[in-house]
Amino acid sequence: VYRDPSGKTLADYPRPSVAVDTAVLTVGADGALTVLLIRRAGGHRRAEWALPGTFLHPGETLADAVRRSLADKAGLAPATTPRQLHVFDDPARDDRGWVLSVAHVLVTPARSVQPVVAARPDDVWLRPVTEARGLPFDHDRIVELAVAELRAAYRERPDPDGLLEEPFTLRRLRLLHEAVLGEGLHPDNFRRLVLDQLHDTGTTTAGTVGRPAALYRRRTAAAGA
Amino acid sequence: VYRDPSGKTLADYPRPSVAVDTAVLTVGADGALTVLLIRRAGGHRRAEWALPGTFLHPGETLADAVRRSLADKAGLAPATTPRQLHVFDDPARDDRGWVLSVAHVLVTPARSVQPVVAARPDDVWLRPVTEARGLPFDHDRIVELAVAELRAAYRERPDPDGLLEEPFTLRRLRLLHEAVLGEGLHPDNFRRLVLDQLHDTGTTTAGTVGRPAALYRRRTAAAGA
DNA sequence: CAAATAGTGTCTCTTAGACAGTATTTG
DNA sequence: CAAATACTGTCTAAGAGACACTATTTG
Repeated sequence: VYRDPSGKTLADYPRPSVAVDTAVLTVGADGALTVLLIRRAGGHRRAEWALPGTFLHPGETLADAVRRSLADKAGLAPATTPRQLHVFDDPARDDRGWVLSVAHVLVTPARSVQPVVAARPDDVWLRPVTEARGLPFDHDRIVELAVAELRAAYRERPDPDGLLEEPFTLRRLRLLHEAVLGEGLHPDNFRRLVLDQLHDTGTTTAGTVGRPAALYRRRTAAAGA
Repeated sequence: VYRDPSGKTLADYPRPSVAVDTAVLTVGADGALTVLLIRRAGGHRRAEWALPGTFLHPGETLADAVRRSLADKAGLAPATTPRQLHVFDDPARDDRGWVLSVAHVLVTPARSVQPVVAARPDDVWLRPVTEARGLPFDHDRIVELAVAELRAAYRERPDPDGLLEEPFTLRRLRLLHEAVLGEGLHPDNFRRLVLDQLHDTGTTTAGTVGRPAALYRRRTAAAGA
């Protein structure tokens, strides 16, 4: 049996509960950056809505716990991977006991969230991030961190989280980035900045008003002709 | 007593051990970016040296655990605050049991580390980060993350972690940044980039070869005249 | 004065940002 | 043709990077 310098074994150390809390972000058809909230189990408290979370189970990774919490609490089976944001470790942050929380962000297309909200309108709520305030625990802060993470990613690359269905026009891509960043972008400059990071399908839109637009896909790793 | 949707209380959940592991980074007088290693307690294993770490104690924050581990294992009492990097969560990553590790980076001046190494040369080792490979667990990866974090911070601001004793010349500041970034910087451009982020003391060096250099301090929050 | 270090002027190249134009569709 | 959308040319301002020069010290 392993013993540390003070002679203790692993079992001698009291252990915290470890939770995950996740800000699920998406961009609605109206161009608003929204976060998914769920009705809290203990509805007698003042704060009714919170980010989905759960306790980590044995043999499970944090990412698996995030996916399980979303499946259980919102019926959501996202295709994308959660990213870690921060560990909240104040020993007194949860009055139920000693609980560490690993905050995550998960970005997923509106089309994967909307059926879920339609199916459980009383338990699941999509709120614009600007209006999702006053959440319990550290959840306000988690939303802030999640939004900052998302914006940093979208400033780097075109639609890194695959929010847009392929193929897409530059116009749709730009409207998405405007929604994520919360600011307008010049169509001409935006085009030049992202064009060499996209794959031109050679096809165009048809039947719409205005000149047909070229259709693009995300750049896969060295996709040959 | 709180019960979750499946009727379980907090005590019904098995809990992982939570550890912290820390890459203590510093820049030596020779301009090498180094990481602090300690001799592992279980020296019968193949990997002899590792990053300092410990298990989180009840009522303690992660940052406190980091400081305690450095005090216990290296006699180090750093003035700076550790920053979180990543949670390593593979359930099988430690054969002693279920252990999560929260990786940290802590940046501290060489003058605070050198006496420690001199006092315990058999237990504490300062290694250039380029040579600190083959460490146990996820420690190689932690060093990588720590270096990336440090470099990102030093690309943003002049000496954000206070590695330099004040006041300092632009030359010393530039040599520090070159050591951290691992690349040469143009003296003239570097000067222009950082000058408005420094506070001019109005004093200069004396007694050195060459023209005396102005002495600067880090910019404190709105330090008036 | 030579060597060494500190600091300034300025040129070039790239990039972000802005504006004005041309191109191609629907109705 | 008007309206709408797609796309291009080009100007400007700011910044990164590079080079050459001037300034002030020691020995």
